[in-house]
Amino acid sequence: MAGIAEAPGRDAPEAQGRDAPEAQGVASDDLIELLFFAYRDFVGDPDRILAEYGFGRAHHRVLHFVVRYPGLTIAELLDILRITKQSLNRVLKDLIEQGYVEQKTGTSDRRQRLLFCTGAGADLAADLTRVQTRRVARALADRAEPTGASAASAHDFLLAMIEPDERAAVCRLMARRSRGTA
Amino acid sequence: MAGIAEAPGRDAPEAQGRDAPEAQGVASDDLIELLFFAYRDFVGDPDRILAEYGFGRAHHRVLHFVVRYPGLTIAELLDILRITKQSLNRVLKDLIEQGYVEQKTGTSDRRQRLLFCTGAGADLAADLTRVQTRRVARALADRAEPTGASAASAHDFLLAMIEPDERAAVCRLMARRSRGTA
DNA sequence: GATTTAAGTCAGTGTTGTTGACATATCTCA
DNA sequence: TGAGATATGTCAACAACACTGACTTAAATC
Repeated sequence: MAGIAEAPGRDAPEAQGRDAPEAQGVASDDLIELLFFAYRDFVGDPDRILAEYGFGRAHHRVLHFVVRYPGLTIAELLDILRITKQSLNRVLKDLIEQGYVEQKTGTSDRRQRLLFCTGAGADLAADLTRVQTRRVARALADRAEPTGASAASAHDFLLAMIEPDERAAVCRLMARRSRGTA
Repeated sequence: MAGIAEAPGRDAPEAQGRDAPEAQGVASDDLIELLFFAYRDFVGDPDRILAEYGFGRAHHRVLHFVVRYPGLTIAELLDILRITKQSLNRVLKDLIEQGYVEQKTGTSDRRQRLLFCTGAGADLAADLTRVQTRRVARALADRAEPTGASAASAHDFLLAMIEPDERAAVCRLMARRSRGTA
């Protein structure tokens, strides 16, 4: 039973004969739905912590990217989050005023405001990351394959789900973490 | 290069020596972020179609589940979406008034309102599903493994990401599609 | 010095979520 | 049959988070 009770479809492919859009065991249809449920629970974890601070998901997203990519500019953050300047400013102002994020004037270009987390910001971000990491790690461990293979597989799938034109930008961003802050 | 330009981490595991929280090639950290990007683009597709109808994501979610699980009750839908009755009623009212969804009084329990899509609702839902299915199918095809294996792998990962207590309910729901409407 | 760019700000609006209270119809069970 | 539980619908008020469009300031570029 694939490790999980009542796993549908793949364990009983003959049962979907009615109007199955695909001849495979797992239809893309089902993945759409599972992605909804997975994301629903995935964002649910940090929500509880955020509520204690009077913050919402928008604050979380900003904090997440600032702590992971110190020195991020406003323009970069806008491009990542795909929201308007107005929406970003609203939550960013909260985070700055309450001492979780700080801005420094850019050195090479003094028009830029480089974003950094304070100690408190890093602590909060770590709390939030912890619960999400726990869920992901457990999901990987719950599988039959070795955890490394599961992770690689999930990585490739999620990356491939990103708009092709955007993948390079995402990879470039994520590559920053292996190198310096530049 | 794993089929995708500039894939980070796994192809250069030695580069993450700094403060790597895990010794593996792909960190749970990165999956958190990829899930954000993947979901961002995943919901972006239908948004463009929905805008033409004056609908939003909330309408999409309702339509999706009603077309997939005809005869769904209000209580079931509330449990799936995890929103309040008020939030659901607002969008459901739009969909009913504009002829995309209809209600029928339950037969065994006349208090229940069973939800069904009209022809127009099914057509719209099909349009929305099409763009999302395309993205998922492409993501699966972009991988090195056979598509069936990729799909099974993605299925297991997403299912495992769901809150353990909820998995049985999700599986029970999804199993309806293989059987009758009951 | 003119133009462009990065960022900040204002006013107004829309969607989607929340709470809490209350009404109605129907079912269940004693 | 009557009491209570359940399924749904509805009201008013509110909050989070997104949008648009216009405008300002400071700094870079040419």
